Amino acid sequence: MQIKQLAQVTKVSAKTIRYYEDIGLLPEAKRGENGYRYYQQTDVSSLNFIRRCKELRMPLADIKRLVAVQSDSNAPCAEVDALIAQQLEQIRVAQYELQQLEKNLQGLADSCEHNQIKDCSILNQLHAN
Amino acid sequence: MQIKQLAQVTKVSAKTIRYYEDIGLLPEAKRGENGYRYYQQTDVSSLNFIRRCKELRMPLADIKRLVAVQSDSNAPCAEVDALIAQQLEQIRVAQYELQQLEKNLQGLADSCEHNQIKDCSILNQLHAN
DNA sequence: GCTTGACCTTCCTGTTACTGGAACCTTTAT
DNA sequence: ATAAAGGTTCCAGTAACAGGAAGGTCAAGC
Repeated sequence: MQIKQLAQVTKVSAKTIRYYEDIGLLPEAKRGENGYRYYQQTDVSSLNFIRRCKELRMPLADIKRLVAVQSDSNAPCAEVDALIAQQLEQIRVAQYELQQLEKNLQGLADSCEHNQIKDCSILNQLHAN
Repeated sequence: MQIKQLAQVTKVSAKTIRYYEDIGLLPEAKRGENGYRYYQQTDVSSLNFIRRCKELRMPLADIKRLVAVQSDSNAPCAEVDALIAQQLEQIRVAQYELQQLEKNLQGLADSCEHNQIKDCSILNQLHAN
């Protein structure tokens, strides 16, 4: 199949597919005589794997590691494990930060009495020392 | 005061201060004959305001709006209000996403039995259809 | 008077994960 | 023959800076 069809099947844009090839996340595609890229079923699988990792908010660099790691099927899966754990930790930190943030923003929003700028309680608090 | 001192007082790097000036978030600083930027107390206040907005994860473009809005002290504070509400909404959406994400990642992490790559349950799930 | 070190300046590059667009080639249908 | 719809490469832009090069300035010490 050509790149557009792969894009439709995997719901990853053709631009992005080329980009993944550029950065070495996908192997170089086979080319026809016209220079067009041609893909097979394995490419669909690769892209689905990448898409699933992305849903977990993994950076492409980490996904690249996950792909690389799979070349040696007898290696221990410690690195996979570590990447997931690291990701989980980051998510938890982010969650905590967002909680605090929500409180602060809610406080500001609640204080608003829809005045004019010069009396705006939100701006006053943002200017406070 | 010179830029380094402003940086120390506000805990915003000199690089970042110049950048804010570049993009028009800070007004152009007064220059000495040597070309150096010189700052006053009002600049400290401006940067503190910006820093506080940033702690609320506001994009610089929004902060720029907040700064601009304050030039007319008799205007209603509706836009301020709206920006905060919008920010709050985004934070809540992000929180929800992170919750789902945490569940997924935790599920993956729990399933790991520290095998070899070929039996890795994490990878298996990421490859699943 | 000269040097050294700590400032300052501007400008360029790189970061992340793409997207948009230009300029140009190929294939297919009318 | 031509037009539409695909393909290709390459360049620029996004957000919010950080790092570094190349060079000017200023105060202190010898």
